[in-house]
Amino acid sequence: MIIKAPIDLELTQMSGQTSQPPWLRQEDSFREVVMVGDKPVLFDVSQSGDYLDFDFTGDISKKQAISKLNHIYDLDFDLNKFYKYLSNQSELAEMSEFCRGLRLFLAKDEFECIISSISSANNSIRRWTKSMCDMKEKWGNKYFDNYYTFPDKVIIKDLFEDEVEESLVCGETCGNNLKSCGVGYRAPYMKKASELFTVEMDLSEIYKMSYDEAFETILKVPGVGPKVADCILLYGFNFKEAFPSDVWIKRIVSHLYFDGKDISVSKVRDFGMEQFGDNAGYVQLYMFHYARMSGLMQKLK
DNA sequence: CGTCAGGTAAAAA
DNA sequence: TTTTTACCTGAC
Repeated sequence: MIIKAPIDLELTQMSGQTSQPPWLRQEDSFREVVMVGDKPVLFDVSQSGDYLDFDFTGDISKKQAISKLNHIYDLDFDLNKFYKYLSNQSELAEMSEFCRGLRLFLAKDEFECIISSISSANNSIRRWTKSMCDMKEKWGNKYFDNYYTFPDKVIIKDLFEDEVEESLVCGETCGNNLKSCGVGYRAPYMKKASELFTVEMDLSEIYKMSYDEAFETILKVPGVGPKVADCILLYGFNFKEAFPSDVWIKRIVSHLYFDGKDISVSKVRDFGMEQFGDNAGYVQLYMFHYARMSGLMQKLK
């Protein structure tokens, strides 16, 4: 089945958005198990021309499948309108050329996005994605032969933190601890965050909040600072007014708008949200990949 | 072996 | 409120 919305699937999958690790690459498609309601569904998505082509296996209707993919790949977002917006500003005009078809890769599971985002802090894309895959294989549910969901919060909150704790209780170690997934000092953050969502914070409430309210709320989660909070709200909850600002976005914004002058990350965030409004999330996404692909990033290093 | 990576938390200025 | 500092880990 084809969904007629332009997208570059490869680029979107591999763009390092912290909603989730990339789906499993097949010969010319990407596969993943996704929970739709309480039903596990295996999606196989590929690219057909400019459009998204997909199949699915699972006990849901075609309409439900389309709706889920529409959400995950943000297919209702009007890219051409966004490109017009970019082309009207000299600082941004070139960007669509370098990442045409790049879309938001939204969370299939908000909780997974939160843990992924915590894991991404002060980390490389390769390493945090591997950590998430390890966690899925160790503690997630297995479906369709070899596909794993992300483990539930009630499982993560009670995991051993490291080998020492594991051997203390078990008398031996068999990799049944968080640090064995390479998450380092983020392990206690993940446990505390899972505990928080289990006992007091209801994630579905976030959707009902204003951006500022949601930001202040999610900022209370252990291991979540301003950058990670913005990632969670953008990639996990589809708040497109978020402008996640890290050291790279700072360098790019500083280069494009402040004549190379060093601006604090927090001021870059304020600037981005003010300047780009509802397009802030997409502008951030395009800025980062434009810098990556145009060679600007090498230059700014 | 030292440095660095798409920051955060805690301490200090 | 705005700056420092330590920090798991794996790649270079």
